[in-house]
Amino acid sequence: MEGKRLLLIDGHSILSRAFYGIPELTNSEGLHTNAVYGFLNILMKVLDTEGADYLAVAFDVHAPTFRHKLYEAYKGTRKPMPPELHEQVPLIQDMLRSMKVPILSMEGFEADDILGTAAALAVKQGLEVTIVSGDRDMLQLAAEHVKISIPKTAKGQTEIYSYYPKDVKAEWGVTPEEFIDLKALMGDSSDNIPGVPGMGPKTAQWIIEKYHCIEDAIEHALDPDFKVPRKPKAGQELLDHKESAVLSKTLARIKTDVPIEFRPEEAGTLEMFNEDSLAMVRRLEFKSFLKRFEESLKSLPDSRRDMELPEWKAVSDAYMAKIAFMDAGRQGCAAFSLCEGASGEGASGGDGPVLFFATADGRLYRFQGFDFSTPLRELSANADLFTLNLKEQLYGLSLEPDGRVWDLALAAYLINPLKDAYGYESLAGDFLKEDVPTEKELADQEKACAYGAVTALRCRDVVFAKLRELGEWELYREIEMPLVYTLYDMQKEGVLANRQALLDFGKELREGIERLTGEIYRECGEEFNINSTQQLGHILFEKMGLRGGRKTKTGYSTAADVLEKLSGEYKVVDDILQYRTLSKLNSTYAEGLLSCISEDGRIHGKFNQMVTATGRISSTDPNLQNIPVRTELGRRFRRIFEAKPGHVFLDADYSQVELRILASLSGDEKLIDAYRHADDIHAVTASQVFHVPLSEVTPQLRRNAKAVNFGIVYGISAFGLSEGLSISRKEAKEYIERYFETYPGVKRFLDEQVAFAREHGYVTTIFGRRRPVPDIKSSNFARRSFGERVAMNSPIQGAAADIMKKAMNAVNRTLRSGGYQARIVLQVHDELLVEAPESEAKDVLKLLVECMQGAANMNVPLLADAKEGRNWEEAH
DNA sequence: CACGTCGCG
DNA sequence: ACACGCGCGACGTGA
Repeated sequence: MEGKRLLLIDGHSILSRAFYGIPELTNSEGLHTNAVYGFLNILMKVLDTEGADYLAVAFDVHAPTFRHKLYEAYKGTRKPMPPELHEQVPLIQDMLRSMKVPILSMEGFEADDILGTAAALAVKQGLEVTIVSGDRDMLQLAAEHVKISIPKTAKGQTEIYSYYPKDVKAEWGVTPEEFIDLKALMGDSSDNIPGVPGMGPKTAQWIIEKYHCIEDAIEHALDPDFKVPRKPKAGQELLDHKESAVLSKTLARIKTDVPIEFRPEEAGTLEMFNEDSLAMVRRLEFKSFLKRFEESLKSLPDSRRDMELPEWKAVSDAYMAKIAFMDAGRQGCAAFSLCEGASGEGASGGDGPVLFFATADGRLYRFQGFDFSTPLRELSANADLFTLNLKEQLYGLSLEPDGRVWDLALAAYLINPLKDAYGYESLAGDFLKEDVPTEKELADQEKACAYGAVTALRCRDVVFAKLRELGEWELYREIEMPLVYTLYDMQKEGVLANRQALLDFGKELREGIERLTGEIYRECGEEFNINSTQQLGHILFEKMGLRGGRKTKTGYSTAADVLEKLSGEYKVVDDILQYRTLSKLNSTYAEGLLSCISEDGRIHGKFNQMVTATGRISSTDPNLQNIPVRTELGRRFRRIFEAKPGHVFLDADYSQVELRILASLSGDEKLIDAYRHADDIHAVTASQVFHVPLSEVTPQLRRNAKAVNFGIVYGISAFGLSEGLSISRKEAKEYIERYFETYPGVKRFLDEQVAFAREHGYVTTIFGRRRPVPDIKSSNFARRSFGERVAMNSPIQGAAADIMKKAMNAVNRTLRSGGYQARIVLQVHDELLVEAPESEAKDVLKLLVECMQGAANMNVPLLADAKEGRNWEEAH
């Protein structure tokens, strides 16, 4: 301990200083946090500037009043602590407790005395002490091994002034011991120290500098040379109040013998950064500390433990398993994990599917060889069942949306949608701060699965607490959890694809590709790989000398927009563009889709719920959300998707949801009005923005207005719009300005989103979905601009996703509970494709539109159009 | 595995 | 003077 440094903090004093030094600050719970923030700021600053091995904070037990010593104006008065400050006392104490910093306080003793005592104890053990206080009275404690640090905040910058005895002498002309006498003479009504009337700082200082203590001063009060400048009666006054003066000295002396227990060795600073304190910083929303806490936490060598995987008990008959299920029922919760591929062949030694089941009392079971699905479903009516990636497990377990089953990976996605994985490794690390071997390291599906069950069980509370804290509980329970079953139903249902038509189309495309390949080789005078942008760029721009600037890291850009500028001038360019089109269609769609058709003739793509930053669903294996539609040729792929015999497709899509959401959220009256009356919003926008009558809006004007509308939703920039419309930046800027003049509410709304993101680091949708926007604070212009566009776009795109998800749940629920055979087969962001028996078509079409339009209540009508057809193209 | 390109909303 | 439209996934190339 010898030579190490102990930091002692005067809790209330620093908290009040911080309160008055930092402007009002609240978190999203509405708690005032400025004093806590300032306190931490000062603490961190002191730790940074001098470092400390040990740390403790002293508080008065009762702090009913606040001593306004900080400002002369309040001097000597006692005012009740403002409620905004009062509510922060428990907050900072919680924060300190979470940081494992001892809080020293004792009934009947003031924080001053506790600090004095702790300092004395520490010095005796050979420690160096720093006392941080906003109170000058502390200066009497300055000593060889005791430094007094007083922070002063000016213009937002906190400067710390430090005093050893010599510094006290330099500033006050007295020793720390004499500082007591000084105070005794002056008195301090806020501390109930009477002092001597008429003694101000100057007089008191003069007396103490000359006589060093009150007792000697009294003795010499009548001496001829007791002549305080301009205070002829000072000596007499002192004599008249000598009892008071002596009493004051007793009162002014800070005690160093309070019976507190303080063991500096238990006040180490190493544990300050931990899971709890990080959670506190998150809750208080101290963005600037977040990084520091996170990084310090990460860098701590022993802050992460390895997760212990309990021995599991293998159970192979339903009767034995019943005990585990009953235990779980009594305990009210359990977690499960179905071994991947267990329902298929080959996995788990071929003895049927395996389920790991973890109970709240720490037991882990391995079920195999009997029907565990049924008892699990029964249990889900009476107990909360936790798991990760429920959708994948539904293939082997018959769970229903009305059961109490919770997917914690899905919850983790809502908590932070920017992560790239939500497996047990990620959850154990993020929420339990525990290390687990990765699935790869294990090379053992069963063990990985066991970790999944254990992780789900152990992190349930912290994940749910976080979800509630972030205000995403409703979103999770009402929309996302039910959607798991909806998406599972869609995946299982799949969509019928015409294999033969796909083969034929592919052949046709390949013939075109061959023809174009020959043409291109001939035009270029050599054979090369047209698919290679490098080779293509070399040939076009170097060998043939076409105009074209450098654009990419690896060489010339050969992107379509670059080539299109040369189109018409060079036949080879048009051939290349055509080649690209056919080649894309062939490899991605003709061949790509073909390889995805299952035995049943249907494509069972995946709809992923935990991928996008905004809340949209994504589609993979194959991606069914990017099937061509914009060109005639591409559209032929939509004919590949057919309704099965006796059925039809019903296709419904929202009409400009995002723009309608923008109108509703922004509350812009003119835009809302436009939607209430108009059917062609782009034309109306053109008319209003460009000040021409609706009847005179040209297709060109409408096109421009449409681009501006899109731009607004994406987070407008003059550059982006000018690119999109091939107009100058200046013109684009004018368009935007006119748009904002026309719809000022829209501008206000977008500005608000950016401001919110800047303050809080995230944005939300109306349904509470969160999108962190870390880039908004970047010092890099491009990143920051990106962050700003994200802040504008995400609440809109995210709300559209929320609404569609609600609609999907409603459609799926209605179809099933209504006994319909119709099923949702595809979702393409604002579009739903339903396959229905011909007999149900009429009803389902109606129900589809009703569910979609009724998914949200907005200030503008939510419109969905629906059509019927035998294939996707026809229905769309 | 990163990049460029291009399909969709 | 500079950066740039928002959100995805699949494919082919080339290191």
